[in-house]
Amino acid sequence: MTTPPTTIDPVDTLAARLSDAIRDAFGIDDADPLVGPARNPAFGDFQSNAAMPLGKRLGKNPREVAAAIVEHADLGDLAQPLTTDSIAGPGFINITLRPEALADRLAALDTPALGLPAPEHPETVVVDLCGVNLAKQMHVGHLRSNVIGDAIARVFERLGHTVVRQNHVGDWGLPIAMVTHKLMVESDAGRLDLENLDLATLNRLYREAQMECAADRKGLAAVRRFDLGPKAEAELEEQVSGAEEALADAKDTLVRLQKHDPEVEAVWRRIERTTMRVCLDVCARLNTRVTDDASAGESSYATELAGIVEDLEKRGVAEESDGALVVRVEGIKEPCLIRKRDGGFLYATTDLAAIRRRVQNMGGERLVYCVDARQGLHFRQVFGAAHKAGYTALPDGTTAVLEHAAFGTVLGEDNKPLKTRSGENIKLDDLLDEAVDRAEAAIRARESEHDDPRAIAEAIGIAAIKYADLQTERSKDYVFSFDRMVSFEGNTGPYLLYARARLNRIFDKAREKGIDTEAASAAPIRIEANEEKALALLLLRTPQVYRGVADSLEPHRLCAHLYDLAVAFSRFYDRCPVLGADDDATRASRLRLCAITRRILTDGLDTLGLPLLDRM
RNA sequence: GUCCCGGUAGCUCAGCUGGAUAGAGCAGCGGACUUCUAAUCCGCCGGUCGGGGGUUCGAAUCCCUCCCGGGACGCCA
Repeated sequence: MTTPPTTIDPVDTLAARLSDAIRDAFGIDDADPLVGPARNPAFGDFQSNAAMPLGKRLGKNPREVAAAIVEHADLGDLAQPLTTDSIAGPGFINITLRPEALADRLAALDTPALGLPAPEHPETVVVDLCGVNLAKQMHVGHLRSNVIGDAIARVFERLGHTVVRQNHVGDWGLPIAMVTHKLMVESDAGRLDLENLDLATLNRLYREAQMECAADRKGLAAVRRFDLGPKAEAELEEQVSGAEEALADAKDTLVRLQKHDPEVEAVWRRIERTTMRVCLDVCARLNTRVTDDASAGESSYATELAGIVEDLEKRGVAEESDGALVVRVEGIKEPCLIRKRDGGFLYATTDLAAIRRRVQNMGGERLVYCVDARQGLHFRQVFGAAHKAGYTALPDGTTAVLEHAAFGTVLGEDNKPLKTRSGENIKLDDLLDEAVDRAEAAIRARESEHDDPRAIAEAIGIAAIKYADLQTERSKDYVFSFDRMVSFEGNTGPYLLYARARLNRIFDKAREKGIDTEAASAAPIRIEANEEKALALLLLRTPQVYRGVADSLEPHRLCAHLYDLAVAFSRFYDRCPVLGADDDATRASRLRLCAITRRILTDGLDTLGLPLLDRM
């Protein structure tokens, strides 16, 4: 990613100065100055750990190395001059910023871009997220793909890159044909009104169709083997023959669908519209930016598959194996199957087509797949195959970067995948409803006055669920707990919203008192109290945090940063009166500090995709 | 069987390219609301970083090995 380095983060400047010092002292210009925030405020504001590895490399005592670095370092007016007293332990170099420098950096951060100017060369990033299936209600499995994928997309947008969201809809193949056929049967029998389809009905018929097409051959074999009686055998024979019939019907329907048979396609289209309408509503409720035109069904690739397979076969990228066509990928034992023995294509084939479109038509330079971790092998195969096929080649000769932003499973409190008591998937809407209900109960228990408690509860409940999902490391499973996320205490979404609401309140009160907040927005910043300093140092780290999230595709880093920020602000709020400050200059400085904090916090919450609340 | 991901405080989780005394939240105990919202703040309690070896001045972090848990492994998507 080509984001210009910031001149705001003191780490960058300190690193450059210490690199100079290392070069001057030792003639080495490739040593990492290893500058970072101080481990402990008692040591200072920043520290460099460069002396230890350098000492090893040069065969010298690290403290002597540190002494030489300190001697050659010129930190100018940024920090207190380094002396031998700056060296601690085995060779840590402790650095303390000058208060004026801290204020200057904050002022530099206080621009519309908040330290993240648009990149000179924006890249195009395609983010695969959501991934709904026709005729199926969204469940917890879709939660993470939406929430994390959207947050990743927003981070790239925030950094000024071009983002294309892609909701890869499962709208094709035999399962869809099964339910389509089932719908036609039900409709013909007068048990279903196609004019008034709803997703719950569709979902039920989908499951029924699955059941009807699943032949219990194992059961039949078992009955015969253990001679469980003619009645049991007859029942299973009937089940198996019925299933075979249903399956044959579904296959026939699939063929008709692929040929654009008007009757079949009309029913399929109804399924599609019904599903997508609900899906996009849920996304809107979740505050994730998934829209109709960001959705591309597997069906949209259907006509490309034969060509792709033929192309790969002709060029020798793919080879035959047991009657199937596969692409062997270096480093992976299992080959990527792209054509079945019966000539049918697989989802890997569709994914290859999607990669080709995303790179070659959409100009994607970086493709991010926010999909369940269990698809890990699949994506390694498909990515490998796509590279081998040359589908990731960009016009400028570079290669698109393909990444699987894998996420873990949502577990219940029993540490098993989250399900209802009866073992079914929990509908996403139901999950959100419960969070919102709990939020509303909490609001009412608090007896504070609100114009619209339900609207506030909606935002708090959504924020609670989303933050809980984003907060932990993406690739790991996490335990879902309403009690924890909706207790609204500690490290939760509502805590962050609350910090922002308090900031808003300060400005509301200021206006009531006739205080000129406009003037304060340009007031000199004076960092005096420890709480002010801690807050200021955190604010300056923000741009680097965004870059780290973009590099790692880990939104939980932004969560952690915003939480740290909210904690630092809460401490400041507790101990540093703003409107009641001792003098006008302090008040103006603190108001400005609040203004910057509010903007950073608002920006961060928005980038995570959390709903905002002005008051709560 | 092969491969992938995990194992950190009673619970849920952080811990950035190896760095100073391993950090939060919740739960428990004790404090702080005449002053900008107490959904807050402060203090206390709590850990053989799964076990064992190794590399290193230094290991939760890197290497080896074992144990435990989850997941994925050719014609479903």
